[in-house]
Amino acid sequence: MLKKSGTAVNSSLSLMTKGFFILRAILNWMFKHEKLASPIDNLANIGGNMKDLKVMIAALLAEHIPTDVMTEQEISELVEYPKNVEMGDYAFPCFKLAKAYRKSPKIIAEEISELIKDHNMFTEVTPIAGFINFKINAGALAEIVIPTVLKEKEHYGSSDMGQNKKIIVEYSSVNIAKPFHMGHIRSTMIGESLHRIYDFLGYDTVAINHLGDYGTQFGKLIVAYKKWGSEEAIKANPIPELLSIYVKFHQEAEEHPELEDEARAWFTKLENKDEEAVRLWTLFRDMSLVSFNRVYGKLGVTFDSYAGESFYSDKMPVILSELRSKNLLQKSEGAEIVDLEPYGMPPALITKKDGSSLYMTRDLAAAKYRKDTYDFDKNIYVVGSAQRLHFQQWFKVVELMGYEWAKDCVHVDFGMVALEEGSLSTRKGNVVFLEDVLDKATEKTLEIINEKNPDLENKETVAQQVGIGAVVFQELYTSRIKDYAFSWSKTLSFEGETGPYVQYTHARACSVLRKVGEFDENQIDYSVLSDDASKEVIKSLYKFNEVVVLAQKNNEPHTVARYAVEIAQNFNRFYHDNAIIVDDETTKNARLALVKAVEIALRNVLKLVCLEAPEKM
RNA sequence: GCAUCCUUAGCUCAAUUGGAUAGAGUACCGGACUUCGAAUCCGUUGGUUGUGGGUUCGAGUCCCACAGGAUGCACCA
Repeated sequence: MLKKSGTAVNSSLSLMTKGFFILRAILNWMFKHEKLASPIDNLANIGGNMKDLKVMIAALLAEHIPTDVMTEQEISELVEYPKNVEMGDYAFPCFKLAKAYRKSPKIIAEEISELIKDHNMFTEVTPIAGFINFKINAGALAEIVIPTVLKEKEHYGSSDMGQNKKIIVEYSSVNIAKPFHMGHIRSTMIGESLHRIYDFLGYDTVAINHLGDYGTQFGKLIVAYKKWGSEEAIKANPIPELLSIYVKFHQEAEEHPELEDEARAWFTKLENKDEEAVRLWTLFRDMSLVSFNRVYGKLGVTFDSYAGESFYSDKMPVILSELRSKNLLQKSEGAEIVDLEPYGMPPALITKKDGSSLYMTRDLAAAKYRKDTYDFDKNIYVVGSAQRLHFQQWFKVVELMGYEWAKDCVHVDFGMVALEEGSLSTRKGNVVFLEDVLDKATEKTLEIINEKNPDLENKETVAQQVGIGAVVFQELYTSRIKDYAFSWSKTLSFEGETGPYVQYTHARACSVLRKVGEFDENQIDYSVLSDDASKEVIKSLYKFNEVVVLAQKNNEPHTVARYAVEIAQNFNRFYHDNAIIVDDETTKNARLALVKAVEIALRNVLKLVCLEAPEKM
């Protein structure tokens, strides 16, 4: 018999694989002992795990495909969703079987379909051009999915796959005393969303804001403050005031270069824990954090730690001596480097000529500290793609230091945000402040509410939830890696594939449920839900966990954001095609159950992309 | 110069990680509110997936070359 040669056994997914085999074993046992009336009842016992239908189809196919031709897991990995719904809900391509069977995929598909077509799990099993297409029984699927959603509520879609695994996510990492601008939204929101996704999957997460709170610029700030600043002004308006004295410093320093020396001296004092220097630095840091936290509050972003550059300032000598004792450092042009030429990379610069440390040294010290402190399973950095080489370099240095956890460090990179007029840069004054964007979006939302729903209570709160939701959702709706140009008109649009669209759909579902009040969730005839529109909604709901796991695997929140729109679109179509509040109790209750399940799923999915789910808007 | 990433409908973006006829939104045009929320829904139009090769049953996806754009490459972070 033919064996697949050179197929690597996937060892990294041992947990998932184990789960797979356990599940498989249970299924086999149950089938053999006829404990179950149908495979679908079997699913109901398993709960809301999205992978199960694929697994079941694979199990069914495996009964007719010898293991030495293709293992059940290989089959399972090939099961997919057809491009076109008309063809079916699941599909299996038979092309890889052709060699072993010495038959055309078309004929294989036909033969296998014939063997399994009477299965009560499907309404149709059709061979088309080498694919076996499965149409699932919508009512039966609803009977599994909807009660699961109603029962699991805010946990629906979650899992415990990350149990006892520690994940560090570093994101946002803004600079003290500098404006929080539109360019910072990416790291901040991608990071926060990943934070929530990992949490939802049962991981133990630590969210770190690696503040830019150290360096010679603080010497400059101290000098500027002593000459032109005041505590009152800074407390009243921290960032603009700090920025303005910082800018003034640079202007004055052009004519009076001695200011630079003064600044260096003050930074040295700061490093030596001079009382006044530390007091001022603390003031700048605390005041900056007050205004940053206002923005984080609006965005719903939270951190477990703000340990930034200053925190690691005393942890670098240890790393340096470790690099030295491991013979990794070389002198080069007066500086100290780690040679990475064998790995096709430019040298990693570790110390300057004057012996002081650099960015790279800090990241090394921070990573080591985090491993020692948290013993992470994965250490994620949500930082722009401009720093790709930097991360590759120091990950390699960690590896050369002999730490096996180098492989657990991940750079989650993303493209640049530009303005339509050019790049976003504080120095050029080419800045859009993030908070201005959030406020403007809120303002516009309030106008829309006043127009559409003037009697709404808590208008301001809702306007903030929806307006900011629009900005955040837009940010998370596309894949990370691409650059994009910030555009007011796009940011302030609330129709189509937007956050407000999803929120509106949620509010609409709430509205129906509010109108009806209580209904009996336990006596429901799910066969009512076998029309096409209902079926698509149920299928979307069923996918929840699979989508979240995919997002986690790729560290791509946009997978979840797009899923939110998918549920909303399917629900709106259902809503339009079907009257929900009808006289016939059976129909009404079944549809209400669906509405309630959608409401729960939308609330959960919105939370993962950091959006609120207002009940009215 | 070297390296990495990006290029899909007029515009903004997807595409189950190599599967079937490449999909949405937006814009344009045309329909649907005395009835559960019209921030909604339905329909029409829109494509040589930057170009040229290769790999294979099968390529937007993998490989090579080229073009355009972005980013990085020694003392900033």
